[in-house]
Amino acid sequence: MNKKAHLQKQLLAWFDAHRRVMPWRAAKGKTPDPYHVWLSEIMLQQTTVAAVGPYFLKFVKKWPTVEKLAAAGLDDVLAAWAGLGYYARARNLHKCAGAVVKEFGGKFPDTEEDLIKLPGIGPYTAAAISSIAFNRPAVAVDGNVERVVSRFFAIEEPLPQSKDNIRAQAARLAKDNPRSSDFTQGFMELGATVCTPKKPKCASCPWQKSCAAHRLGIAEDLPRKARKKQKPVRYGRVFWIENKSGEFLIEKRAGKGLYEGLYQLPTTDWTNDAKARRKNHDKRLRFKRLGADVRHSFTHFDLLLEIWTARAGAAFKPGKARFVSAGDLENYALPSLMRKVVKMCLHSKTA
DNA sequence: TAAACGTGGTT
DNA sequence: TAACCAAGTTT
Repeated sequence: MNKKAHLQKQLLAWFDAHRRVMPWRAAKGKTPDPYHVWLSEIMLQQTTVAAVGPYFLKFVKKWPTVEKLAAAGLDDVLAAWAGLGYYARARNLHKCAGAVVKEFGGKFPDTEEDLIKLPGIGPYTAAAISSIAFNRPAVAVDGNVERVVSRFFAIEEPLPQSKDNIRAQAARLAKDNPRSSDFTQGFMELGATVCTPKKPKCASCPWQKSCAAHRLGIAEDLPRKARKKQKPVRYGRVFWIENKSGEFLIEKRAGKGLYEGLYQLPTTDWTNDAKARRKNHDKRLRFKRLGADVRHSFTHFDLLLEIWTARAGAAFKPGKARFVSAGDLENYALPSLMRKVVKMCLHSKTA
């Protein structure tokens, strides 16, 4: 047996023995449901397995098939997604479900070429679905595989410059393998559980003897990456406006991009100048500043919001906004930042 | 090519 | 605590 076939055999044997149970993963020897594979792959983009678990279960219970999901309203999909982050994924998920029903009769295509044309499916996800759900020979290169390959070949060139090389090497390792689905999952699982970013468990690795970085003693130093730039801070105010029934005001967020299509408590713009936008939501209301501010960290900036509260009398006209109770929130796509504000305001009342 | 795009856990 | 990280995609 040649070297590559031997490595494949080692990884597959390791995966057979150590594969984790996940809600979207078919039992050993069973055929996976492409709808489950697709849904989980979208949710898992830049998101941990632990965070995805409950969301995946909620989605398949609410929408057991791609047809049901396509027939749902976008607001309901966003509400169910709330808290998972990267909400473009949810908007594209809904769009993609519609396309699969309309263009493919509700059956997911099985080739990378067809999959990558669908909304929210890029090079990684197209390969992952083709391989995992259909056992086709596609090579899915995610962060785990990048790390494993960087170490296995001791690639010193930093990411993302080394990406093309990593892709080519990963493809070489995966070539001519009848168990594409298991190999793809095993490749990633190895990175997730053994070849970890810090303190890799090289003693437990099926590829230890062939790993160049391990031989050189530099496994933990790879892959090399440029340092992240420091994030700017943005400032603003968020408003808790409560009526006599203890309900509070929420509104649909305007504009594109961040939190597009989601709900929020009324807020000023968020700017780089702490002194700008020192303006309250409604001149007719008397606002008091809450004792604590909200801090929230995004990928590309940190946010610091003052919380200002007011009581709305019977004459107050909410306009497009609406009063809701805390118990209603599961029906609204309120992001974690805003849920944090709600929690702080409710807590301050009982304190 | 680089920036936008969330969140929660770990070190 | 600040930095880093997690099954990336879109513009």
